[in-house]
Amino acid sequence: MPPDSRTASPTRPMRADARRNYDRILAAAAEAIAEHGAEASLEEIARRAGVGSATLHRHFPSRRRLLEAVFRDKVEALCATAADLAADPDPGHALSTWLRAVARHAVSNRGLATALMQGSHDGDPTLGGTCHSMITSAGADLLHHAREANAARPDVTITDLLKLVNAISLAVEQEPDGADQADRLLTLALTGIHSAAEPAGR
Amino acid sequence: MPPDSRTASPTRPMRADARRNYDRILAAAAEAIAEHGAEASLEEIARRAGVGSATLHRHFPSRRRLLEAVFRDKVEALCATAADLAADPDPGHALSTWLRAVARHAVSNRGLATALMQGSHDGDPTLGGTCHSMITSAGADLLHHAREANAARPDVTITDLLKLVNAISLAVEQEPDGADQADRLLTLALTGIHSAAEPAGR
DNA sequence: GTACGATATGGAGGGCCACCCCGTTTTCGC
DNA sequence: GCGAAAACGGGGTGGCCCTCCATATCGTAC
Repeated sequence: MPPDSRTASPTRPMRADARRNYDRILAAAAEAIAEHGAEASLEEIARRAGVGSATLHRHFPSRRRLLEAVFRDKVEALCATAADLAADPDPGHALSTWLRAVARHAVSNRGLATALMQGSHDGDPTLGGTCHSMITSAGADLLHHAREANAARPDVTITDLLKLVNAISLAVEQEPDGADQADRLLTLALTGIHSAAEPAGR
Repeated sequence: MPPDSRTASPTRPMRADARRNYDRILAAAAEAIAEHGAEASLEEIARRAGVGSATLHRHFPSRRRLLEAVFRDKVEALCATAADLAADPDPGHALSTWLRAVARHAVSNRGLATALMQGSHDGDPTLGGTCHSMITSAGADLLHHAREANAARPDVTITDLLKLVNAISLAVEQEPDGADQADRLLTLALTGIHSAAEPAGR
């Protein structure tokens, strides 16, 4: 969330020092999360950023908000990819390509899967532009097209699919060959146990 | 791990007080984990058991060991189920039935999925009878039969399948309708996105 | 350029936790 | 019973998350 120009309310722009600290914290958080995952110590992030822990908590009242901010641009990129793929003549292929892209991002950015998973079901109902909701609506479109083309069974929801992708990503996040494993598991999940060797995705 | 009669080494039997405390801790842990999941506070477990926290740490040097002990019997039950199903005339059906059973247990016993996931890849290489290895070898047999009957693609491993099941279970563990969701997601994963409505599992 | 109100800061402290040290208590073989 | 060996647990250390509030900094109006 770009700290100035908030949703609708005409908040006055941030003071220069606040802005500076905000950015420093974000950078430090990105580093720390890359190293230690979504559970990285908030105190250490504050330490790295050279600010007091209170400052961190003022800018990001919950770990969730921090994750959201850290991964906002990655999520936007994924949404853009979805928009591109929406024009693909093979909607089934587009959908599975996109899900694969989500998985790839999630395993190479520790913490992303966690950020994508966290719906707004826990307090704090004032979140409209969460990673979760952004990615969900981006994917809903692709699924919609796939369904029309009979490339996805009608009872499956985008929430199901993303839950699957994120669950897989989380599970392999700390394995050394995470990317490979995620890809193989996702393939498995998309095409089923039985099909022999066919790339059934297209 | 039944605290006396350890693997091969002729450890002398536990002292009565140690045994008593061991059992109390196990009972308290089962309660606490059921309430708060795999991350339940060890101090609170000790408190509930009426022992000092040092005693807990002496009996269970890591959270992992505690989880293993708490869920040992559930895991054994799942292994027994696998053994029964190995005789099923339809090995593909047997495999998917078993995986479903694993998922069902995992969602109704908070923390089980976590216990099943933890391989021995983190230090402590002295673990032969972990939940992870027990369940893996139980499932390997089922998968083997399924493969021979051409009911599973040859490139999928039991590790893949269990990772999938546990990832799903973990992901839905805190949702209110976890059992339903796990089942729907597992079905999805086993049969693939595309198949229309057929119960492709058999 | 200065003064002043609004805004932002961070050190200190509280509550919780995992884990360990070591003096004390309990058990068990004799 | 007795004494050595085994087990115990209070309390300490250090980490974590989060909040309070006295202080420092910023932006602006003059």
